[in-house]
Amino acid sequence: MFVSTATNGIDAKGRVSVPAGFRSNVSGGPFDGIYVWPSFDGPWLEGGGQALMDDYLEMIEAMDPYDEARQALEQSIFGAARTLSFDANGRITLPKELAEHAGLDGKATFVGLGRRFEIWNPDSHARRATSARAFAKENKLKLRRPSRMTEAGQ
Amino acid sequence: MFVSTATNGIDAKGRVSVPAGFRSNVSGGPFDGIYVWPSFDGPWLEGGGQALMDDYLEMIEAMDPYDEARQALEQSIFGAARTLSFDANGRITLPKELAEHAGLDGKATFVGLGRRFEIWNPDSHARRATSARAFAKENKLKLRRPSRMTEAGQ
DNA sequence: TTGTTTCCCATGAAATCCCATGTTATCCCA
DNA sequence: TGGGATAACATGGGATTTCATGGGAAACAA
Repeated sequence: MFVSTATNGIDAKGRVSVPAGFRSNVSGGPFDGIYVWPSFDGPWLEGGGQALMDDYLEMIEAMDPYDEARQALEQSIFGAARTLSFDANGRITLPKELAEHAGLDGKATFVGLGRRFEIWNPDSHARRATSARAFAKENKLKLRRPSRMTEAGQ
Repeated sequence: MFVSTATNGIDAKGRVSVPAGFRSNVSGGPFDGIYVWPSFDGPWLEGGGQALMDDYLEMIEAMDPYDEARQALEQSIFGAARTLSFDANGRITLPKELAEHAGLDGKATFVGLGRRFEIWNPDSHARRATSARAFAKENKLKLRRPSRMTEAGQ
């Protein structure tokens, strides 16, 4: 599970260390690295390991082949994703197009979100985290236990 | 189940013993330790084991992916949580940011709350415990067994 | 060549591991 | 039921490893 937030430096070669806790989360996949793509929701990056991509594939394949939404998701996730391998020290090299999408310059903030993670410009992330806390406090009651095992059960 | 309350010292390295009863409660997870994050409700910490995080993940994933409340909760729980592993003696090292959020200085009070627990500044906890007792007295009638599998079952 | 990418090694800081110790709780046997 | 033996727990400090980061050399592409 991806948890916690860490900010690491991006060096002149575009390299950035992936937090150790994230790396241990994706070990065992077909390659030693992560998948990263631009969020289609805003100026940050989305990422995950093989398990996340398998999940998305399963969800997408459950949709009708010519569903417009399916094609849009295929294009925006699989089409836009890059496989970024770790070097011997656990760093990835961020392609320019990804760094530009997220407005990354010198530093990158990794945010664990359970099954996936995001990569942010540190300043943008600080603003977002502040408003998220206030919003979480107001909306905490929306966290509800799934209704279980009744005849109405999902 | 996390029960009872204990206060332990925080040493110069930021280490604090997790009460033994709490430790035995989280054994068997993918790592030997606990998850801890700042409460977004006030100056204390929330914590639990893998089972609690799995529950939260399930609840959050039941929400609409683009619900703002979902994103705020993801950010404020998973983004803010840290995995704190036990050392050979059952201690964790509290990161500065967490100690600061809870106003911890020298001592920490662990409060078992069933599925999860909280970590408090001992003085703050004493004050809250007093008002919590009064509140519980007023609301004791709300404590009842869940109605199971009836048509009213929520 | 020139620029780019990948691999390898060095380094400082921080986190973790390991061992020692006092104190408290528990066990066991008379 | 007493009381000593034993184990569990909380705590302290030094040694070791991990982690993030920087730079150079080698492979590759244009």
